Amino acid sequence: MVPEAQRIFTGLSLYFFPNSDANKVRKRRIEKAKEYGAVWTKVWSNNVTHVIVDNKMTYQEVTKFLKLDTLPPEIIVVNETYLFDCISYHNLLDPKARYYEVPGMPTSSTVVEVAKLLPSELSSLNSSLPLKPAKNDIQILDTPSASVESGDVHQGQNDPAQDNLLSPANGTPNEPENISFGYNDELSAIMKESQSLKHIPVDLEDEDDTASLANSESDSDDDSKGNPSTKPKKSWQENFQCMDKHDGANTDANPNSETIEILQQMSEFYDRIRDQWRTLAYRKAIASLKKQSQRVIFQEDAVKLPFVGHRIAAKIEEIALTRGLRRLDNAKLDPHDQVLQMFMKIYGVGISQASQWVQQGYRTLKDLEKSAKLSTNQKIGIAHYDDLQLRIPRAEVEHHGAVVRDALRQMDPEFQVTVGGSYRRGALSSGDVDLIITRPGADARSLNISAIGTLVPKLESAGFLVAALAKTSKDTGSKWHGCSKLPTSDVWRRIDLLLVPWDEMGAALIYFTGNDIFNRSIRLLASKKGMRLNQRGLFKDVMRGPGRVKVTDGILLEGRNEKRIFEILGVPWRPPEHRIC
DNA sequence: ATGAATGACCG
DNA sequence: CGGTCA
DNA sequence: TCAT
Repeated sequence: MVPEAQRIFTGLSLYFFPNSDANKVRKRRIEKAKEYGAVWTKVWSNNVTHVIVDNKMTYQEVTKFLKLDTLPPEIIVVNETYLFDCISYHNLLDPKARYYEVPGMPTSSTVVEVAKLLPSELSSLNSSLPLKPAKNDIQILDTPSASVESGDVHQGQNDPAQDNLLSPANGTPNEPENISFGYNDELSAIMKESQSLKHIPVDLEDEDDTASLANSESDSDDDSKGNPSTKPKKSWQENFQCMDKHDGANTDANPNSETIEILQQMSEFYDRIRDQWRTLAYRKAIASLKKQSQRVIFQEDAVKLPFVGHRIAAKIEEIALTRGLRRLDNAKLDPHDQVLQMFMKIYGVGISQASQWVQQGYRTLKDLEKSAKLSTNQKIGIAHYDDLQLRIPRAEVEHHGAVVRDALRQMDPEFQVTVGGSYRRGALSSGDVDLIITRPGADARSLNISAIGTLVPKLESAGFLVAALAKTSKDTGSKWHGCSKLPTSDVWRRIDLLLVPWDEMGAALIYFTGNDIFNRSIRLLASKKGMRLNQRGLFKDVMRGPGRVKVTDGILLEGRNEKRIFEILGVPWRPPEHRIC
């Protein structure tokens, strides 16, 4: 219970609709309201002062249920957002504000400016966390109540009382054994060997939880293969079938998408100011949050998620509670940060260079072109700045791959070209085209000769490759970065040619398929097991001398076969589409 | 208090 | 080698 | 910023 002085709901009698605490989220909401002094009225009566309507419900459903034509005018009807906002502003807000309107409500909507109620403490959010403006505000204004809350439909889902969001549906919370879900004994045994693995891999581990949760219910929106069988010994792919293929496409489906979006921006912000670890921390927290099927609002819930500590948990709560008012932030945004962001999107420009330019007074791309000292690549990056920001539709990625494949096959039909990167993870669009090139039996040198020596010049004269940004110098070098364009289009695309010796194909596929968080996780797992995974293979017995200097490369365990690498690591195979964190 | 992935390219 | 990128 |  909060201190008496803060009990802003004292004297209120709340009637919820639906008026039960069977739903977990609503239950939480009710508890919270009580903490702030409200009384929960379980039976409809004259005493009711407020009706709190679930976001998915309409006014008509309320009246129909209560068998009334309209509710008495003195009774305040608001949606569920109202309570949160009141709590966050330590004030009873104007219930007529449009954010709190219940669909179908007869009254004329009066837009009330809630701005003046913003307590000073909240403005600290703005200064400490520069966020991108506009974009979000629009979304939020449009859909004040759009958060997809799993209502009673999912009731069965997280039944085990009010305990934490992560506890497996079947087990005791905090049970260390959560690793053994649904995997065969061999794998379980390997996983168990090291308790410390419990927290490591963002995905390897948490998804086990998620998977088993989803497994014990039929969790709705899956599109593909098979139906949910609860048989634990079924192939482990079943465990993942409920996973989204998020990749920028359907983030709106997530009940926490608004929060995630903001956290994402914070992560990007820290990235910009070169705080690599905070950036990473945020990304891991986001990955965690993405896996929640329920809206996470309060700190105490958020902190239970892996990789969400008290600082981020507090921010999650703040974001969840104050959304819809963020339009007030618009004005303030460090203009330097804007420029920085623009410069950093130039190919060949990182935070360091961008900061220097800003420092030196450059403010536009034209400024740079006119008087800054630019590397060759930066010139290309600026000249084709707009093109290179564009996402590449999946079909076009495919097309670029096909051009290269055809050219190679003309040289030798044995060549294999795999489109990697986000494309391989199933993304509908990509930032660049990653092509993994190999040939049975080929080593680095022979690939280099044919690709760099023959293929590239050939494609250049064909007008397909239009710029070389980075090519490997050594004759065993394995990559070529540049730009390409289809004959049918004038848009330049970033393309990477990755030359992979036949024996390293498996490791390379993992590496070039990502995503990066997934790669980190799996590599970390490897190192915890005394192995080392890089783009060339999985090794054991890596010796390191003083100062972390590598003495031995270690003994190659596997490089050629992607699945084997997973196997040796004791990680259940997951197809590329499921390597998104 | 401390570590947090790794390798390659560029200049 | 440090900075940057993937 | 998180986890150890």
